[in-house]
Amino acid sequence: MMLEKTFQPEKVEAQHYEQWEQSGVFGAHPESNKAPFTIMMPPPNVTGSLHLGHALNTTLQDIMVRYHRMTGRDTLWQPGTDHAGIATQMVVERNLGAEGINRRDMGREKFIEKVWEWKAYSGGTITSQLRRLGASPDWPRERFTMDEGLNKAVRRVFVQLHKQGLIYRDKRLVNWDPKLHTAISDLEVVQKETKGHMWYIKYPIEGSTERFITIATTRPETMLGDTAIVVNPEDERYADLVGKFAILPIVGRPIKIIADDYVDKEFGTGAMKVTPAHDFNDFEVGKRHNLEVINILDINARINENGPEEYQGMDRYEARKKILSELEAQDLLEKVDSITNSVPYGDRSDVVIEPFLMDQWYVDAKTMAKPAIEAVRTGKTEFVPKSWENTYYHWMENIQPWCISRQLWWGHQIPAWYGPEGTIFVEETEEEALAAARKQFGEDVRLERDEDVLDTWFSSALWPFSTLGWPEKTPELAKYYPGDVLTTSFDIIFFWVARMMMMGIHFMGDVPFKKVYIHALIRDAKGQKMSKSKGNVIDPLDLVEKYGADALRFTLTAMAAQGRDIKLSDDRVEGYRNFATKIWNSARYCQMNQCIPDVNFDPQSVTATPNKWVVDQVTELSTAISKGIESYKFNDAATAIYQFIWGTFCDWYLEFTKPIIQSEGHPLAEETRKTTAWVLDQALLLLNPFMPFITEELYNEMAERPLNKMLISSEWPDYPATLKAPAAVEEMNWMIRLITEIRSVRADMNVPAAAKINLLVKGANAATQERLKTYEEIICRMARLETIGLTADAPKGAIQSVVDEATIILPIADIIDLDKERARLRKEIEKLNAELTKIHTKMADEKFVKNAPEEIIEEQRSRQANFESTLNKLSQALKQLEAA
RNA sequence: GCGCGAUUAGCUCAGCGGUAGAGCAACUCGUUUACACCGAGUGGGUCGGGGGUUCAAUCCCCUCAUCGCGCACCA
Repeated sequence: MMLEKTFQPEKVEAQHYEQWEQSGVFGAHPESNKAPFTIMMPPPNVTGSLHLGHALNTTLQDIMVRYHRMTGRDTLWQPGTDHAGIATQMVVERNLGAEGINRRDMGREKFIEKVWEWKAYSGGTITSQLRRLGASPDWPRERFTMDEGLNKAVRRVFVQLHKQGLIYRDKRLVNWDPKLHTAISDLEVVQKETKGHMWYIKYPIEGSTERFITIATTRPETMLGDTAIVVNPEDERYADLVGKFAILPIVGRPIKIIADDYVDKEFGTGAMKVTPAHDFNDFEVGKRHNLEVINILDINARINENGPEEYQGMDRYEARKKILSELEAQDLLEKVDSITNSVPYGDRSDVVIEPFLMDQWYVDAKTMAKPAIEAVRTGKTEFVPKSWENTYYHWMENIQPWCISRQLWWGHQIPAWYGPEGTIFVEETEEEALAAARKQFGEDVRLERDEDVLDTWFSSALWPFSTLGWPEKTPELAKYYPGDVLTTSFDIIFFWVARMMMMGIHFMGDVPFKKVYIHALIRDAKGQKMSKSKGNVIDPLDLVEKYGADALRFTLTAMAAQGRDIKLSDDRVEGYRNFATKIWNSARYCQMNQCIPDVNFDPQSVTATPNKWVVDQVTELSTAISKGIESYKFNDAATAIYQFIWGTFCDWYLEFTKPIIQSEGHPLAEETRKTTAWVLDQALLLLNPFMPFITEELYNEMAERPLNKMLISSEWPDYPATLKAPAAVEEMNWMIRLITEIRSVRADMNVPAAAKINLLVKGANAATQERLKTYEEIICRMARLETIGLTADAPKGAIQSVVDEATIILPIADIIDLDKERARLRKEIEKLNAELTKIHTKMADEKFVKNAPEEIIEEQRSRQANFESTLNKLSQALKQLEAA
C-alpha cells in the first residue's frame, strides 16, 4: 500500500496509542535487574483539564521516558492525580448551589459522597487528554492522592511528625478566607496592588479635651479591636504621652499609649494603632507588651459581639463606611490620602483575606527545611537551570510554620481525637486513639475527631514515596526511590518541590529526586500570561486536532530553551506540522523507490561516498540528541533532528542518490537503496521520543517487522566509532559548496532555471578533477548543467566564481548581462577586501601575535590565504570582463 | 527596597571569548513525477546605551535604561 500524500494524524493516533498501552511497554519492571529511570509525574488536579503547561511538562517527561526506555533503563513514569482540596470542593459546591443545595444542609458524609461522584464523572478527563498527547506512563500504577494507600501514608506521616514534635497545634493568627471559611497557607495568599486610602484619625487623650494623638490606618474598621497605641521610644513628639491613655473613638475604651522600636518615626504620623487580633505585626507588638487581644470579626468577616451593638453583624466594609462617617461627624477624621497598597487576597476565592486568631495544626517547617537546604547545597539535588536554587534557598531560609489544617470536608481528615479535659490523641486510627485515651483515663472515654482536613500539598508532598507503597517496604520503593528528575514549573517550587524535599528526606533518609528541571512558562503570542479572564487561553487539544499531537509536541520541545518563557502561536505549530509532512514524504519517496529496510544491512559495509557520509551524519545526530536530552536542552535535540531530516537527508542525500537509484542497473543502486532505507529507519528511531505517532506509523508502513515489533520498544542505537567517515564528510561538503555556488551565481545572474548550461573548471587540483568526474551526473542534475569540462582559460563573457582552489566558469556569453556580472564581481571583491583588512589589522598587531594561541593565529593565516586566492581569481575575472 | 531574567535580522528566538545563526515573514525564480504543508536563491543585524577586563568581547565584570517576574514592606 502506497502512503497517502500527507500524514493524517487523526487517523492513526488513537490506534497506535491503544496498541502501545495494551502491549504493556509503558510498564516498569521492578523484578528486572536493569538500572531504573524514574520520573514522578506531577499529579494534575483530578477534575481538571489539560492546559498548555501540562502539555509542555508531559511532553518533556515523555521524551525522557521514551528515550531512557530505549536505552535499556527500567523506566518508571508514575502517573496519578491530585484531589485538590479547595478547588474540587468549590466546584462541587458550585454545582450543588445551582440546584439550590447547600453543603451544610447536606451534611459531611453525603457531601463527600457527592465529591466522589464528581471525581468518577470528570476524573478520567485529564488522563485521557494525557493519552492524546502520547504520554507513556505506567498507567496500571496510576494513583490518586486520596486513595487508600496514600491515606495510610498521610496518617503515618502526621502521627510520626506529631510524636517527633514537628507537627503541633497552636493558636496564632492565620490567613482566614471569609468566603471559603478556611484557613490557608501563606503561599495561597496573593498580594494585589490596590488603590486605597490612608485615613488619619484623631484619638482623644484621656483627661484632656484639647489633645489628640493622630494615627494613620488603611483599615479603620479594625479600630474596634484596638488595644493600644504605639510610638517609637525615641520620638520626642510623643514622649510625654507614653504611659497615658487615649480614648478609642466610637467604642470609648481607654487604650494605653506604649513605646516600641517597631514603629518608624518617619511613617505616617509616627503613631500607630495596635489591633493584635487582626494584624500580623500588631499581634507581635501585642505579645511583647501583653496587650489584650480582641477579636471583632466572625468567620464571615462581619463584626461580632465584641463590637458595639449597632455594628454587630455588619460586613467589614459597611462597618468601615459607618465608622468613617461617624468619625467625620465627631470631627475626628483629620485627613484622607489616596494611596496604592497591597492587599492580601485568597488565590482561590479572590476575596480579601483576614488575619484571624485560631487554633490550627502546623508543621515545624523551619526544622524540616534545614536538611532540605543542605541537600541542594551539597548537590544531592540539583536544579536545572541552576539559578532557581537561589529562589529555593531564599524561601527555605525564611520559611514560616506551615499551617496544614483546612476547614474543608474534601481531603485527608486530620488523625487527631479530642477527649475530656482538653486532651488530644494523635493516632493513625480511631481504635488506637481510643486505646491511648483508655490508657490515660483508665476507662473508655468519648473522643471526637478533629473535623478539619489537611492541606492538599501535605499529601502531594509524600507523592515520591507514597505512590511506591510506603509505609510498606515494597520492591518498588527500594528500586525507584529516589527519582531521577522532577519536571515542573517554577510557580510550584515552594508549594510542592520544597515540601517533597522536606518529607522525602525526613521519611526516606534521602532526597526524592536528583534533579529538578524547571520548565518554561507558556504565554500567548503577545507574551501575555494565559488566563481565562483575558480569554487568551489556547487549548492544547485544539492544536492537537488541527495539527496533530506530534506537531504540538515538537513545537513545545523546540521552544523549550532553558530559562525563557515560550510565546506560542499557531504559526509555529503549523511549521512543525509541515516538518511532519516532510518526513512523511521522504518515506513516501523511499517507498516509491524500493528503499526497503533490510535487517541484515550493515552500515559498516557501505562503499559509496554519499552513503558513508550520510551514515556518519546519522551517528552525529544520535550523539546530538542524546546530549540534548541528557542535559535538558530539549530544543537543541529538536533542532538537530529537524536539520538532519530536512537538510541533510531530504535536501542533499536523497538528491545525491537519485541518479544512482533511478538509473537502470547502477552498480551502487542496491547498496544505496538499503542505505536510504536504513537512514530513514534510524531517523524514525531517533525522532520517536519527540514525535511518537508519525514515526510509529511510518515504521509500521515501511516494512514487515520481525515479531511485529513496534518502534516504541526498539533499542536506542549505539553506533560504533568506525562509522565515522571524515573523508566522505569532506567530500560531500565540497559537493554542497560547489552546487550551492553554481545555483547562487545562476540565480544572481538571472540564468533561467530551465537553461541547461555548461560548466568549465579552471585550476582544479587532482582531487577536484577526480570528484568532478565521479559526481558529474549528480552535479549536472542538481546544478542544472549540461556538461562539465576542464579548461585553462576562461572564454570571453563568461560568469566566474570560485570554489576552494578552483575557478568555476559558466560560458554563457549570449545570455549574460556584462554590467551585471561586473557589479556582482565587484561586490564579491569588496566583501573579501573588507575581511582581509580585518585580518591584516589583526596580524599586524604585535600583541595579538604574541598572546593569541598558535592555532588561532594559524587559522587567521589560512583564512587570509584563502581569501587572497579567491580575491585574485575574481580580480582576474573582472579584469577580463573589463577588457572585453 | 532586594533578587532573578530579558534586551541579537521585520517577528519569534538560538548562540555566549577568536568567521553573527535558525524558523517564520519579505523579495526573485521555479508545475525538474517524494513533498507548493514544496524546491532554488536573495536581501536584512555598529548583538539596548556607556565604561572596564583581555592580544581579542554579542559572550566575562561594572553601570545605566527599558520590559517582565519573584520576594519583602506598606500604621
